[in-house]
Amino acid sequence: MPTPSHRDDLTPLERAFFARPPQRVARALLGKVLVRQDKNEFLTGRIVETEAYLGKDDPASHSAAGNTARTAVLFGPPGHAYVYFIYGNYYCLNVSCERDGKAGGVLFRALEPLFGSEQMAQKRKVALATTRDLLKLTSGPGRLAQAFGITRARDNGCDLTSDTSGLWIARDNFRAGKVGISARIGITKAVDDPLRFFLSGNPFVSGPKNQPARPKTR
DNA sequence: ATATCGATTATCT
DNA sequence: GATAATCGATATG
Repeated sequence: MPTPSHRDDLTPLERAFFARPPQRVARALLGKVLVRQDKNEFLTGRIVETEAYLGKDDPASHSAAGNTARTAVLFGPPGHAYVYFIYGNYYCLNVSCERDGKAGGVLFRALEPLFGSEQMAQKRKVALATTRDLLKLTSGPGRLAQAFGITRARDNGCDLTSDTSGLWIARDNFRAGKVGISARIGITKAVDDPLRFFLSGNPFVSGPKNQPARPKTR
């Protein structure tokens, strides 16, 4: 298995990074790196789009339904993976925020592939004929989970601050540029809250274009 | 026990 | 731009 030379730079973020309100974590995660490593694969991607889901008071959040078997990770300690299954087809990856007992999370909406795009394409079952095809790998929450082999059975509850978990979040020398903010995508409650964050102009951000601050005028 | 619906995506027109 | 696909969690009876 090939291993990139920058492997040693991908030290996991500390847990304190996630022990904050989701809005702040979502913003701070832009430009960080998601890493998947196990015996047979090494994949990395730059985080370019996130959404914050607040605690029980956020009607769009899964934690609004309370602490259930499904949402327990959101109420647990920060820095852990909350993976849920959606629309009968896809998984989505979140990281828990706040301190133990208070719900909150950040949804990973899009990555820019850094290493392992061939393996991502295999998992996604798409051909990499042109550079445009790279956009199909990790632009969208369901897509990036598929590209990284993320499932609920495998990854829900795993510690994203430990490189022994096989999935973690790291910092490198990259500096985020201009950050765009908009309403969250695909929800039907609290639709106007500006809780989506993305690197302005980055082509891997999901959506038709980069969503405007106001999704629709009326 | 059954019905509804979703933090999506691919594939049409 | 619109819609089908697909199934687990949740709500309702």
